[in-house]
Amino acid sequence: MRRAELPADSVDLARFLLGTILVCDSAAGRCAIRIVETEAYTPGDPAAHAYRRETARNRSLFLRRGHAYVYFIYGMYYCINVSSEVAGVGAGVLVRAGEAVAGRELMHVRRPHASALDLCRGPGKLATAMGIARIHDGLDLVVPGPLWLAAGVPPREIRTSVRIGITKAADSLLRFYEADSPFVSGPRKLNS
DNA sequence: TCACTGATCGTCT
DNA sequence: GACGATCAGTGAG
Repeated sequence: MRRAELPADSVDLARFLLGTILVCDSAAGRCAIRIVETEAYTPGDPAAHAYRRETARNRSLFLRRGHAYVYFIYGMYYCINVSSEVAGVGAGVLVRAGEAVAGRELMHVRRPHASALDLCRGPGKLATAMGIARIHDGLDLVVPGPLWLAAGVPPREIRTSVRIGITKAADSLLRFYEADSPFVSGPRKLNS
């Protein structure tokens, strides 16, 4: 995928990324998911990691759109965002869930007790299954490398809801997901 | 299926 | 020193 194909707006990008393919290569093999759920964290958004200022941790959010921001949370999990604005503006799209389309066996090795439906159903699970970690932070997802984006089948219908797991700006409708996908995370009533 | 809880540690106050 | 853009396990309805 080329950068010019990525919408130059956080919300537009969050919707655009639904259906696209995220590929991760490692010594253990290749994994790929089709993205079915995203959340936008926009410029000036109190819930965003980039809200206060640029720091060593969140600097990848300030790269121009199409770069990976990988962060460590709750002492245990990684999550991945795609930076979504021009250089110097901190914003991103959290990749919350996907359906495995390549490397299912490897993902099951990394998440031995997960069912097929649960493999990448949540941002921490997705990162674990795909082997995404700190080393991927700051990578450009539209150039050759171990982590990149490819075109996929767009969703038939996109639904919207509030974002999950945040306390600030909790009413903003900035979560997007593919209607009827069984691979979407979150409470069932939010998804209906 | 939902609600609640403990685990665990890097980051910023 | 407090607090997460989370998850797995447990128990109730």
